[in-house]
Amino acid sequence: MNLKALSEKLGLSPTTVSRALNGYPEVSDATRRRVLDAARRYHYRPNTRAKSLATGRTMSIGHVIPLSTKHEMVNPIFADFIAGAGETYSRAGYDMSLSVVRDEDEARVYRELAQNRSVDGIIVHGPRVDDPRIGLLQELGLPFVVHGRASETGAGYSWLDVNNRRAFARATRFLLDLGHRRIGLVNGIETMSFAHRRRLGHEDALSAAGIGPDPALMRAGEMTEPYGHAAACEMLELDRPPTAFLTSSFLAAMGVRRALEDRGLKPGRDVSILTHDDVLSYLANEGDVPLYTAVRSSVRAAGRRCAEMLLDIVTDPDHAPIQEIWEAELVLGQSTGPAPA
Amino acid sequence: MNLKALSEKLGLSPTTVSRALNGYPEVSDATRRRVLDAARRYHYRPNTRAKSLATGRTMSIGHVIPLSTKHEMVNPIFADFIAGAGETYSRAGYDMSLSVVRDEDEARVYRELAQNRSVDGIIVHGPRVDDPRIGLLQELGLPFVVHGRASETGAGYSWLDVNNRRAFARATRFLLDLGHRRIGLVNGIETMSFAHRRRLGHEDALSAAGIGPDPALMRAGEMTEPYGHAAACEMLELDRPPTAFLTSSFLAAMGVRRALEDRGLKPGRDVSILTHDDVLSYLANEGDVPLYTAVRSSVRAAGRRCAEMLLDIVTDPDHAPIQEIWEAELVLGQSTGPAPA
DNA sequence: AATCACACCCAAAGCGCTTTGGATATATCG
DNA sequence: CGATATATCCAAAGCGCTTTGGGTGTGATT
Repeated sequence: MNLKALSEKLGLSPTTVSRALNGYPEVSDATRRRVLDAARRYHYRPNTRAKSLATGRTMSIGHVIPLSTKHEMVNPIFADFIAGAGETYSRAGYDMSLSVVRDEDEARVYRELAQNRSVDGIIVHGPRVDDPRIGLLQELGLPFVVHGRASETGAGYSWLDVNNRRAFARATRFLLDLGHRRIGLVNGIETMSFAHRRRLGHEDALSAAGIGPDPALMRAGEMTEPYGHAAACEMLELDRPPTAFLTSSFLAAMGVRRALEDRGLKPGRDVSILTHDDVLSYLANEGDVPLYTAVRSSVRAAGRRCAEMLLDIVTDPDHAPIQEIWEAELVLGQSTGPAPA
Repeated sequence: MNLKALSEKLGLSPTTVSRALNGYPEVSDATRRRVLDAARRYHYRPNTRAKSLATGRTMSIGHVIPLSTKHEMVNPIFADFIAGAGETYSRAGYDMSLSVVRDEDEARVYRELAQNRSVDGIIVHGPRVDDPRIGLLQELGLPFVVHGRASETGAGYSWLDVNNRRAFARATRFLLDLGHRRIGLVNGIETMSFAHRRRLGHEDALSAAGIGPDPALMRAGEMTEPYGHAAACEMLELDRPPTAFLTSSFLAAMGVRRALEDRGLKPGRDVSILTHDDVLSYLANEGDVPLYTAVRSSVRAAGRRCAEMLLDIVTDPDHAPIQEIWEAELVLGQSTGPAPA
């Protein structure tokens, strides 16, 4: 059942039927009702490809996922982000198109998407420090929103970021206030913008307290449970081990916890753990008193909002760049306590 | 730069250029080379929408993700599956189209996809016992592959499943052999086909050993860490607590471990844990001796394979249904040991 | 020299939709 | 009543590609 068939059934021209369906004013209310009725009765669905060929708009948003050997983008954080963005898209009638591409193909794919407008806009995931993708996309004129930020100022393009620097400064400050002086930082890969900022925040708070950064107490790596475990194990072997850990992800925090328990140390009493919590749906940190003290910001909510921002920009091409920075909340859980004497 | 422009530059008709690019034989080698050359030089990329409108093929595969309030499909397992499937798609030049849809819209979305062929085929995620989607898709004539199985026989459609029943029977048998008689089952939601089968496998092994199933030792729920923790806590409060746990996911196993550690119990010595392991990239169960004893099957590999199967079916419409069942391997880790006397 | 078979190329239709630029009928107005 | 709006509809072109159904020129065959 296509437009032509439907219009024949109605004894109208395709033009009129198209206008009736798309809410143009040049059609009487009576006919419009008749058309809408028939469309429903015959289960008419416009062919999206034909529609987008004619209009130039595709009603679909691209997410390009680098398939790196070095770095795993398809991670749990990504999944929750997608879920959030997907909600927004489906409400607005948009589709989501995922391309998993090897690093070396990434630029090519962007150019391709831009050249024949396969998508109306794209979301940039996992920005690195001074990420080249931003410049490329600006040059290509393809609307985009970055989840995170690539540069310090983040001027000239749209992004939504958590105030990672402030969050980690606050977290560190909180641990310092509890008397901790040796804090192990278990960070993400620091070429990633978010991890870089977290590192800076951590050092901000340390230096404000007159403490110099200690490389022995800092790790950067893929944020997995085994990584958290390994990092904590190493640091706990030091002559003067940390009395607290600050981790960049929930999974890493779980690894740290395991390292403590290996040694019969109790989190929150013997050693404190403070983690960033992305509020992943299947890693809830809830309960009367949450398990972990955490700086918290929902990545799913971020997905929803990024998608909204992008749709705004896509529907209004001269929309000014939208930039949003979210403050993480610091929630108290069971995993922190005063530094042991 | 489109076909027409390119053909003008070459002084050829669009027909010939199209044929040259798509490898038809009706064009001389010399012209073909000339065309391919020019295409590269001018960065010509055929417009996918126009192409698919003309051919009827879209070069894209749909993944429909139910956005349920009850059940969270966008979970870590899903992310890894997507990563695997995405690899296959990108190699074959296909795109992946994700639709996050509310439960009540699911059938509508399938009908829509089928009616105007927005995708060449789809992957069905998270089949439930006697899942109505199978029948619907068969009726719609849209090629599809199920990750899992909906019915016992699984006849008449394509699927790739882990032998969940056998895996859990083996796992249970293994625990029984170690002397465990009270085994806590921490399963997924049992309306899901995979969880249902795992339950059956568990009971197979129990009854083979002359042990009746004990409802007090069985839980079914969303496979999260807190769920694993809560389930284990409850069971450990029983008068005769289990000496071993069999869990359906790595995250749940981590919750169980935490419950043990809360009580000062050591996994593998005081209480055993055996889990299903999907070999998620960020939850590696590796090392000289893995942390957990597990029945293991990579969901990422499954994603790759499902995508391959679907592409086979899509490219050859009269392809017979492909059905594959994978045996999980049972790997020994540190989390199991003989039942305490 | 006429015939045939190829190899090579092209014009034009068609995929399903939107949109431009009228056409026609009805209502409004001086 | 004729002129002018206004409301309602339509024919046809166009989006960028593929594909059908020829057409033309060359060399081989008779």
